[in-house]
Amino acid sequence: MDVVLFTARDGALHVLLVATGSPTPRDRWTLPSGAIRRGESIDDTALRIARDALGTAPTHLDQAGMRGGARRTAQPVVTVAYSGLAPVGTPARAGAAWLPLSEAGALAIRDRDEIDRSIAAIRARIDHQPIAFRLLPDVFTLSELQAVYEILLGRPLHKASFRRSLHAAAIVEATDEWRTERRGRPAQLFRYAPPRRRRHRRGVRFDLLG
Amino acid sequence: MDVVLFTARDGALHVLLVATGSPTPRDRWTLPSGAIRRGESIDDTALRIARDALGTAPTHLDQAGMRGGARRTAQPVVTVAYSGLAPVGTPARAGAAWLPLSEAGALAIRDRDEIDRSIAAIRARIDHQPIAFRLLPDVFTLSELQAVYEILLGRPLHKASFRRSLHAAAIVEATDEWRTERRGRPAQLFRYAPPRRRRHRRGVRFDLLG
DNA sequence: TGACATTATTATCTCTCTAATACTAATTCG
DNA sequence: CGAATTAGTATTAGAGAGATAATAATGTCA
Repeated sequence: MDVVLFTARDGALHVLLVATGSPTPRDRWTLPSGAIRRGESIDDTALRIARDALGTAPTHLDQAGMRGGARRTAQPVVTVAYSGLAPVGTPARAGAAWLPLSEAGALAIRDRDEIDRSIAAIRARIDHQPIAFRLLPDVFTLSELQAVYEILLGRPLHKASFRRSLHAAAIVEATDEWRTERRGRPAQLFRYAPPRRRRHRRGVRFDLLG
Repeated sequence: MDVVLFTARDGALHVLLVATGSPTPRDRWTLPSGAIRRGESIDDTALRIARDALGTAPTHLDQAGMRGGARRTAQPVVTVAYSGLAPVGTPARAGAAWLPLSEAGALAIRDRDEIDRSIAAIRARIDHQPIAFRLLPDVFTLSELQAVYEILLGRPLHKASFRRSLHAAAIVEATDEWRTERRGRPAQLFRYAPPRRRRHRRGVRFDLLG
């Protein structure tokens, strides 16, 4: 089992890798992985591997896909991949490191494929699960939230439209705190408020096919 | 490995089951399943099981999830689930049968869970993959297409809006054939035309969260 | 201190998209 | 022929999205 953990840093997605001590450069850093132990569900296994590599529990963890079979000589083996998230600012445990996705070319092909598939799985779920909020601490500013969405989607978003639809869906609740960064007006802090009921009346989106 | 195959019939989704000959009623019909053979990828295995149960190849086949582990005494065993689609009117092979989802309560709990997860996986992909077209024959009327979408989504759709966005996305091409059912005006037949490029400019959908 | 840069937040307008309603078109049934 | 039935289109009012700009609150620096 492999676990692909993402976080957001410096305006880009990063993935967690662990050092192996292997002499070949391409295998020096790999995705956290491990085998299923007795008495453990596969969800348990993924959580254990993620905890070991991260030092703390991820804020999101989900199946991303599986590969396997096709070995002519030995018993077929399947590998399941989980993908997870850690909030902005989560440090990597000693022996692990956050690698920006732009530098994933230095990894083994197997790991790169796994990462690509995990990103695709996360992007596919971004509208249906609170992915972006799992990449943020408990309270956050709306600019931070928008930045995370822009990282995940890989495209800029319109600020006014972003906030309008955010408030229309009533998916964040304001706290009475403000945070001031280096410059500019302080931003109000918000908290994720899971929606009570969702409107379902909407047409079909054919433009996403293909 | 289990394979969950769906088709549309009589205005409802149906799932393919195979007879086992078991004396217990709850196990008399189960999902098609089998083991991974040597030299076979897991995609190959799923396709083989689907073919054996259906008599023909499904028009769609994809990973749906994985369960397993949690056995204290023996080696952990994992079960891989695939979900697939067959066009309207596809007959079941001898020894297999299409069961409407409303009657899935008669199945084993394990199979019911598998089916529920497969439906969720299909509904999650309906906007991103041409699921509905895989449930139809090569040519179809727009009313048939809309009926399939309504079955998949479980809610009625607005006819004019459905056709407007369909034509705006240029995702179907008209043939020069018409088909007349029992009553009413004949309907023009259409064919699925995979989209060339998709526009991506759109805001974020917060109303789907939860 | 005061002008200016920087960031946050809101307002207004326009354009597009959506859905409700109603309409026209073509066929079968009696 | 006329009613019923199914296919497809037109019109229109409302909601949503993006551009632009206005307002607000802070830090920076001369």
